[in-house]
Amino acid sequence: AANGAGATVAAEGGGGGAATGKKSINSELWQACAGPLVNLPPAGTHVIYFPQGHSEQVAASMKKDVDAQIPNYPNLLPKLLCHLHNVTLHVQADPETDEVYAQMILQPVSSLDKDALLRSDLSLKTNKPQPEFFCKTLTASDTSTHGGFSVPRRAAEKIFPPLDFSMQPPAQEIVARDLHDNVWTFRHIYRGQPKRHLLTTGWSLFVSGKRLFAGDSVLFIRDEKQHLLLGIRRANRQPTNLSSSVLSSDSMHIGILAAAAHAAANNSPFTVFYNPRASPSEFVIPLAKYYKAVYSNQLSLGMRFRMMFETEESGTRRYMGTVTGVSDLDPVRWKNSQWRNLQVGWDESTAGERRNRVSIWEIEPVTAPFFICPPPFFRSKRPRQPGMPDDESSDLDSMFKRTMPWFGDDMCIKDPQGMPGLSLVQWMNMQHNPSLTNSLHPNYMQT
Amino acid sequence: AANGAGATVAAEGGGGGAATGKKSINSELWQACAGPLVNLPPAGTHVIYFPQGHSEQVAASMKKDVDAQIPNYPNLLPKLLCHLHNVTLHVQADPETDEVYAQMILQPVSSLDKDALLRSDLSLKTNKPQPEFFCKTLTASDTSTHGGFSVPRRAAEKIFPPLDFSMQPPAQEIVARDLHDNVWTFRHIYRGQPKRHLLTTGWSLFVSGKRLFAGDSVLFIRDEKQHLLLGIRRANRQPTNLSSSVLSSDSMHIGILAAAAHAAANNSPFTVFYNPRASPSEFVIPLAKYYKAVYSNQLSLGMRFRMMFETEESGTRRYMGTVTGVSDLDPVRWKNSQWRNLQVGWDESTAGERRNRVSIWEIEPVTAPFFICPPPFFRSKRPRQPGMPDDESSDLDSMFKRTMPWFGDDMCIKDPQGMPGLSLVQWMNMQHNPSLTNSLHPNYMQT
DNA sequence: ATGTTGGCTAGAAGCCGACAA
DNA sequence: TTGTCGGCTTCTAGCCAACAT
Repeated sequence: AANGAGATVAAEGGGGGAATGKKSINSELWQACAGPLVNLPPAGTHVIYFPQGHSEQVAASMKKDVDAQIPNYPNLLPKLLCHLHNVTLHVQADPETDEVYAQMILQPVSSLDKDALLRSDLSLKTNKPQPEFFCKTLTASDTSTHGGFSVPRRAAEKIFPPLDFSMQPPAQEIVARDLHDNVWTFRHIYRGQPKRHLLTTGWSLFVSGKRLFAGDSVLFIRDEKQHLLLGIRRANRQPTNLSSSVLSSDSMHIGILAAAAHAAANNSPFTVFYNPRASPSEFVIPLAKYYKAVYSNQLSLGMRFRMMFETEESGTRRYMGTVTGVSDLDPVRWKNSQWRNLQVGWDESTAGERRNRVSIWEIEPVTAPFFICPPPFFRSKRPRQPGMPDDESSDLDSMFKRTMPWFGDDMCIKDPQGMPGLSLVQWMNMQHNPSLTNSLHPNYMQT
Repeated sequence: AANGAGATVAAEGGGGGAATGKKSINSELWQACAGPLVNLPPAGTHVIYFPQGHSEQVAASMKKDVDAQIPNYPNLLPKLLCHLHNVTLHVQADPETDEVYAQMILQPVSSLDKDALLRSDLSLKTNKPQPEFFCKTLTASDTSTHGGFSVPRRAAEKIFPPLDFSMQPPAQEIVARDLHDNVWTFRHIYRGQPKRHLLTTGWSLFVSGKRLFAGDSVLFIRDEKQHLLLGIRRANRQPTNLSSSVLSSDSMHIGILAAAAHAAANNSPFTVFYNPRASPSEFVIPLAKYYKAVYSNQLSLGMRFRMMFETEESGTRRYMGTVTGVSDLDPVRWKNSQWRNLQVGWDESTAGERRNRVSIWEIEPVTAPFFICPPPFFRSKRPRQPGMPDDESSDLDSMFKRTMPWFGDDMCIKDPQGMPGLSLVQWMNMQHNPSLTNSLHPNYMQT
């Protein structure tokens, strides 16, 4: 299989994140529908792929736990270092769901170059300008056939074109496109006592066309050309996912594992789908994000941390928690996986629905001792021979192992020859000195 | 893994075919929705499973051809002899499709006993009494909001309760259940000039609830308790199958192959779904049907045959054709598979949409030389040793190979010890002497 | 025998401000 | 500020026979 060097897909330095598919999905609208926490790694960068997390997504979308019937894939590591060839954004054609998802083409790689890390690191820093948008959860009145849609005042003033208040009552036509590029038109009127913004004519067509119910959300955004876009986010109803009639749940899980194992064995590309609203967690993690978390967060029982969650109105807020344990989620099948290996408790009593297991890259330590354990990124090592002392194990390595004994040697970098490691100095410079980062930037963008 | 001997699921001698699932799907209604050609093997019998055909079903339901990226599974034979543990009938919960499908639990077996064949053979003979039913393709008027449903005269008289013609106009309430056990009520009236049967009140709820369009079909059947059941059969629209957002097509195909390979290696059970309306062909074939076709049909180029097809109105008719070639559909990945290895031409010029490749068990030879090549069912053979002559190869075997050289030795019976073959006499008796068959019947039903 | 159409009517969809939280 | 409701209007859904094929 081809060794992926010189892929044609370049990293998008700071743009919308991912390339768009044939149908040219609007990436801002896709992102808005996916939610504020979703952050796709850009094409051209390196990522860590967790088959275990992928499996969990399938289990969640089928409302069925992973069964014991799945064979072990002893040659499939719990995490794969991959080059992310391509990312395309999609939306279900079925109006029943209108669910957003992303297709990623991953290729396992056995070696890393310095640029890969830098590129991945830079991709984390892109703080894309959030387009103007609002999101409202629909009420019973909004979805009933009795009337229209009550637009929150601030939302109407921020997003919709200004009304001509000389009219009595002030009204205009609103035109917006959805992810399928369908055009929806609404009558926007400002009336009533007290005055309020309403969408009337056209609204019910949208509600019935998208099959919206009270509790679902609708969102409007205004793109840079002042065009209006609208999307929907359904409430967490039961996973209506009916794919069960095509493939058995067992075959699906086997398919995921076998596809990854085959790709890893041949360094050949494979395709995964990521469903941001259905998946419990992201399972394709930017390389730099992973490394920073694993090598920088000093982990200990009782450690305090914060973690981001999505709010009702599509905002974000942080909850505080404490690490209560570190253990493999599945010690039999996925030994030494870091996938959700932290057991945690939450400060607030309303935390019932929050997960009690998270992965280390999902959390932010509260007292961030960022450089306590410097990252030995590329420990150049030869294949260990049993009984032979590893003459290249460094002080960093041993310190690392004392600190995080649960992190094994099973990282998926198989072929370190000719890959000079980043020095600690370089790493720290990269973190502290944006100018250096920037000066490195043009180098790899040109290659 | 357990060796499946003594499965608890008994063969249903002649009944509705398959056991029903938890939701207790009505098997007559399921069968009517599936179509007249679908004939599920009963649980407890033995079958031949074709992974290649299974793969084709997935490709058809995703409207995507099998890709070249799928790895070879050199240890997976193109056909697996399996014990069919269980068959359950299902229907998509999603009202968007209401598609029927069957779940089968298969367990590869490496040996056969005599009863297995007898049981499978008997299951072929069950000519279930077709319940009274009618099926109509909906017209534009039937599905418009402007009116009701025009019931064909013969259908109304055959299926619906008789009207009281003393009323002016004669009318009654029709109550029918669908596969989800939902109750639908319609006003049935006989009026107009000229008089005709119509379903009025309640009909539009059904059309919009099932999202029916002109071209889709609706069918009514009356079960033995005189209850009315109704089902739908959608026109062959584009496969709206949206499972693509869960698993990539590649992963699905790999999942099928890996699941089958794993099950075959361990003689462990695995689950497949069969979608009668979406699948191009059945890929789980009753053992006896397979054997009869393979060992009894003398195959030659230019051979004339007939084959059953479904008509517009859910009937069957036969088309005539000629065998124009015999070759592997996929010589690389599925060598010596008998899956659709016959290239055929059709007599009628309207045959454009009929498949140009079929499998031998799908056709009936026109001049049936039924016993030209008697079936050497269980050639007891030891594992061949290279260079050693096979001292047990029979005359039947060599004749068989001369007749059908394309049929290799790769049949999936691995472990023939202690399996005395059925003699030719036994086989012929079984075919010609129903009383013997019946006298054998109680024997294995008790075991 | 049955698909489509125009006419008619009953009832739902949908616009409005009142009112309340 | 915004969710729900009663009042009123508009329009579509839906029943009918005529007519066509």
